[in-house]
Amino acid sequence: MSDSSLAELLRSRGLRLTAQRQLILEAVSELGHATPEQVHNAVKEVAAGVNITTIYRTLELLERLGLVTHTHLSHGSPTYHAAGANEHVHLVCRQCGAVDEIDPEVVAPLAGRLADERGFQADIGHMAIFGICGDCRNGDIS
Amino acid sequence: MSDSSLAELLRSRGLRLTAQRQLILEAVSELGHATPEQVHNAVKEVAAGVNITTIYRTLELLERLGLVTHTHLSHGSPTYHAAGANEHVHLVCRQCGAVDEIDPEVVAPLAGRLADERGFQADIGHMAIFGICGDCRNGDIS
DNA sequence: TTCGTTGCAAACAGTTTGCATGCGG
DNA sequence: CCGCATGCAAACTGTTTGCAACGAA
Repeated sequence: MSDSSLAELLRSRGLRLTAQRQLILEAVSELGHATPEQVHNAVKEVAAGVNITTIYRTLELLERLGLVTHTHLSHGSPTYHAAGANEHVHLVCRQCGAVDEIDPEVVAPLAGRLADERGFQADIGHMAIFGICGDCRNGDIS
Repeated sequence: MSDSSLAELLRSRGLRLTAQRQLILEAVSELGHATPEQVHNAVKEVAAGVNITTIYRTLELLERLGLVTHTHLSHGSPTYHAAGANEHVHLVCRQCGAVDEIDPEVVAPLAGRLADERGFQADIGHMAIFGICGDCRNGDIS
């Protein structure tokens, strides 16, 4: 997402392009999965005055615009990541906290079955699967 | 879980059987998926003086004992349900908020594949799949 | 100049902790 | 009795809201 296309998207809805919005979108893209607080910290390194409130409001806005999505990985804050490009499913280890990503193709059969049998349209990009990762099962981390 | 086996399990760890613990376990079993606040409300109908703090502490205890588990369905509070008996996967509608349950057999192929390919042991009972339910897709609820 | 956007502070919801009292064993 | 469990209040974390000042178009 270039600045100019962000500007265009915003302006088409009567919204404005601001430095904060550019920085927040950029931070989300770079960080991968980031909580609002992590985004805040990243943005503050470039522009110290940005308030956490603006992070929340902007993440919500960017999500409405379809530029970012959020996922709930374990407890606490949601994590945001740039939308579009690489949809993926999260594997969250409850022991070491590691977050792995898998190709959505792996869950496509499940999604298809839910749609056929239940009429339920699964949001693959939002899905998190909890469990114990290979490393923890092997005792590499304890 | 009978009172006597709960008592036994507690005593074997040097813990005590109290009215609150019995009531909270009972409430979780009856409610299905319940937030700490919902458990609190249910317990209060029988014993008005029980404090929300005790709900939190007891749910944590019961989870350590393996009697209940919790799941994160959408935003906000976690929901607790009795462990063991009926493990199930949750389908959460992001539009109307409905929570449906599906048989874990539906996700067994996925779990098997994750175990084989990644060594990841998925915790099926903890899994929630987000999306849009059949009713909302048909416009029955808007 | 206009009106969307931001920062600040306060309000809020959910959860946790410290401490004195209470009660199970 | 001893010591775990509870209730109460206060602290805390994460998030939202009201409002005046700011700034993009």
